[in-house]
Amino acid sequence: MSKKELNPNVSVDCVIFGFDLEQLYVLLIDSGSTPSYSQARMAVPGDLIYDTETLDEAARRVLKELTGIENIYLEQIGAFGDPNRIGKKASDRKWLESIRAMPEARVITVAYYSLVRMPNFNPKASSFAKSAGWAPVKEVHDLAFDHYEILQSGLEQLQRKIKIQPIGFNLLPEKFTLSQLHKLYECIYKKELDKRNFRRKILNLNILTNLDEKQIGVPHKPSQLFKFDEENYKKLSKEGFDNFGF
Amino acid sequence: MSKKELNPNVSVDCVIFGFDLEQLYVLLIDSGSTPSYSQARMAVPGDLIYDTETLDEAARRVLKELTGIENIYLEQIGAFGDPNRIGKKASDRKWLESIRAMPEARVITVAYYSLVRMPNFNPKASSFAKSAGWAPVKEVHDLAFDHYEILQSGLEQLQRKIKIQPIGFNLLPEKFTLSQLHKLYECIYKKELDKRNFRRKILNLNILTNLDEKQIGVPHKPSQLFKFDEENYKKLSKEGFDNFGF
DNA sequence: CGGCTGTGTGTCTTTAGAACACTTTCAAAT
DNA sequence: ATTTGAAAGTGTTCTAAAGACACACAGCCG
Repeated sequence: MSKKELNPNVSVDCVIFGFDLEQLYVLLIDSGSTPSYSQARMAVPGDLIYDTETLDEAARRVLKELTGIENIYLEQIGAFGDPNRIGKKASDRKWLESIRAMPEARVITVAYYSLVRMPNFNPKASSFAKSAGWAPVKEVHDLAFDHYEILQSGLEQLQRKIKIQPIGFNLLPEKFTLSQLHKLYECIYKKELDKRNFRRKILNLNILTNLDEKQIGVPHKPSQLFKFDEENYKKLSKEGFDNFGF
Repeated sequence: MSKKELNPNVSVDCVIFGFDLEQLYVLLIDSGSTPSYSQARMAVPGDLIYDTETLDEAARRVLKELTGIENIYLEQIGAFGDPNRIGKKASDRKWLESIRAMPEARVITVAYYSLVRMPNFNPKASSFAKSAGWAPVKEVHDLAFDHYEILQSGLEQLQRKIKIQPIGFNLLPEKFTLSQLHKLYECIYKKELDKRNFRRKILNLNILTNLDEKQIGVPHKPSQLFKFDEENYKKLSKEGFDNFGF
């Protein structure tokens, strides 16, 4: 294997989802590709890969540089390889010429999505980005390069996956209420779900432990707090629940 | 974009499934990577990509060169990028050195699976392979490089997908019996499915047209022949059926 | 004409999904 | 102290689909 150097043809891009108990966010960086600020110059973080690392490692590296977090939930979305994927928009092309040694090089990217506990960190400016920040997913309508398409694919895959594996907990604090979990599913599916049916279903999975603790200081009836049950969670993570449809 | 040349870092590999009304097959080529014949030198067909084509186009090119067929069902599995993925096994490594200008180059591959009507063609020897042929999926236990892993991922994705989209017809002749369709699902899921329940479910989807034709020359009660109903098929292909669980 | 082989059909039971409204608990305001 | 606002928590009914299950039929072959 060659020495540690960037592979000019392959990058990874990471769609990082977060949840603040109100709505779903995606972490975007300012690529600086257009002179005036607009969504079209925001992008999901990514980087060329090193020839010595696996794709998963490259994605974790990007995540760590940007967020400082390791051991994050990570899953591949797929490869995006339109030859013009990063030079379709005039704004992107101009920007590329200004920063890349080989602006014409064909880069295919392998996209990932990951789920993080938003309050656990503040994204830092990094080698990739002048600035980074959370944007509500439902307010994102355009991104640089093909990143909007990548975001949509990531969201679709998350929707599919969360139906069959209990991965939503990666977006919640350790102790959470059923309403918060409920809200999370509603945000991911962009539609309302019946409260009572949701609670029945999720409790029947036996992956939640009632902590016999209540919220404090809330101006309404305080909710029970739950954590997820490590053992059953792992078992179900492996097997997948056969069908947890919404 | 650069001129038409092979990108030494990115390849596509195609898991091509076929069905002979008895069992599920995968098309393998003899990579010639070991001196004596064994499963470990069989591989799924693939090639480096050209810088001018999309990943899908590259996959279709490989399929066409090998099978002569265009307009084939094709779907991406994902990217495989272990830095040692093609040099892990001693046999593979030796072989690489013998055929590649840059045997040490790091190649990531984007895997696809496709579904074809087996009888429609004979795979031809091609630039990729001395020989090519169908192997029953259940008898494949090892392949060159990481291709066994790719095959398994492809099969899993097919299982997931066929549950929510009527893609199985790509593996069947135009006119087929319900038993043949039934058998196909059993092969893909590697388990028995109740005949009556299967028939009820599939007929309720309204994607089959009864041709009012019967099998001839079979030594038993001849079966009704069906084709799939283009209109409803297309509608369901687009929407997906929400849940066609087995 | 009898035997073999795969086709084709219906019912019952069980499980899961969908729809739906009122009471409870706490904090904050008056 | 009492009221008010806000979200928590809780069951039943109806409907749809899943799963289990057994026997008669049609054609070919000898």
